[in-house]
Amino acid sequence: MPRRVDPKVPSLMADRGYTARMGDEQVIAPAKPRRISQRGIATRERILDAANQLMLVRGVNATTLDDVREASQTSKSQLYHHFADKQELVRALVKYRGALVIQRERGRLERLRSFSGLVRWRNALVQANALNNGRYGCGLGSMAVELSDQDEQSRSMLSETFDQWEKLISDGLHRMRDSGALRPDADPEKLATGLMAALQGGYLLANAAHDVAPMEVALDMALDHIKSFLVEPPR
Amino acid sequence: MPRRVDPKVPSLMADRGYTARMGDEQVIAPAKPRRISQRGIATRERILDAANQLMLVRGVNATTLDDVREASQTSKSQLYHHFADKQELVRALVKYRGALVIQRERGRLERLRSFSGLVRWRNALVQANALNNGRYGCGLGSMAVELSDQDEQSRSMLSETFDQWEKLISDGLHRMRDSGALRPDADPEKLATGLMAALQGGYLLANAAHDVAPMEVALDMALDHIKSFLVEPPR
DNA sequence: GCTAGGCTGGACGAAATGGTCCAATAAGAA
DNA sequence: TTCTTATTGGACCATTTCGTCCAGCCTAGC
Repeated sequence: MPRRVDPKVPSLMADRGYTARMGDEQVIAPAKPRRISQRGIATRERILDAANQLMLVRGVNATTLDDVREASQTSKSQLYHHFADKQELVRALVKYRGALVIQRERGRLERLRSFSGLVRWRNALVQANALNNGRYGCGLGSMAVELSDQDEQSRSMLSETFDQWEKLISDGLHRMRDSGALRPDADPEKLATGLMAALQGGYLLANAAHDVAPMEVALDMALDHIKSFLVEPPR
Repeated sequence: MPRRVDPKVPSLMADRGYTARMGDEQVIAPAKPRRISQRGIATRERILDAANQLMLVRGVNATTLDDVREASQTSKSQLYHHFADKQELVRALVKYRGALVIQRERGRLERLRSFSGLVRWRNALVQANALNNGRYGCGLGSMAVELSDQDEQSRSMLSETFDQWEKLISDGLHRMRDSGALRPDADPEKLATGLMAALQGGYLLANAAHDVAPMEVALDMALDHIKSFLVEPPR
């Protein structure tokens, strides 16, 4: 029963999971050119999307494949047709979320050139989190906590994603420094890491408190810290 | 077979888990005065201790009762004699870890009166985390991420524990402000929240990177921020 | 020492969960 | 159209995992 196959376009589905296994032999020779259909892609996306939502609120380990199957309106065979096992589904989700976040953050940060831009960025994050009263936290952060000591491959992907995210920030700070807005002794990389830590810690505390407030305080601290490197401190 | 019952003293075992169930009737009238033996207390502690270690590295949901049973050298009946079910064990662990952390942090923070004291505090945390190359993160933070959207009771206990922890910090900052070390416009509560967020975010990033560095950067940012409120900025 | 009741070993049960299989259908290429 | 292969439904299986039970052993208090 081909349920509502709405063929989403390019999307983030390009990746078909031909990832090389851990200790691999055929890293060079790729898998055979498996044919692929629009319907298959749509199904895969439905599965990933369901897993994404469920695992955000329940956590990865507390979400069962049956939960995912039901929420995505698919069958067991589809799950296992598109993903080797649960671990591979989780890894695909790590990649998926990473791509979503980086895409979103690129849009917000690629033109960052001023402190006020940073404030707008902060406001967007706070506002989004406020809608949930602080619940759920960061999709990447929560996976990092749950998976870092459980699956090395997921951990390293997450770590790289955090690096990319921080780079989007530090690139902006570099632009600010180059334009003379930031003092020459400002260290964009460290500032970006500090800001990311404040963000993640803010998410965590906000989630525990079910209240955005701690996240605001944390981000404001980090922004104040950056502000202290501005050439002309905006009173 | 009474295995090595080493009767630890006062410890944190006083609590015997008479917690009232969720929608409770007998909140007022406590449970009947159950007798209790040293051996029982020791067993309970062994179980909690094993759960503590296992769940720190594997996470709560990825740790099974059989794992705990085996690691604690107990039997099924003992687990269920001392804890109603897994959820109660987890809640007891939340309380247990909370008490451990607060106890430890009280020792470190109750005499905090200067910025250099804060630096020593930072160094102790960094050093401990460096021993694991950033792995595992904070026992409270990881539980907060995993449990906040899964068990309301655990979430609120964790939130309260974070508050206590922050209060230990803010009390120290208050002392610094009262003694004139900190400027009058410094807000100890907000500074403490920011510091806690930096710490938790630092743990998280360090765990993902398997490297303490991000935690150091994050804590240094928070300390710099506090430093900016010192009356006599130490160069 | 005696006894009530805490405490323990470990077999057992039932449901949840990850995973397999195969027959049947849809889709793309020739 | 026809043939090959991707895709799907869903029954089925094995294991894991939480939880129960009970007979018998200790311990505290009298």
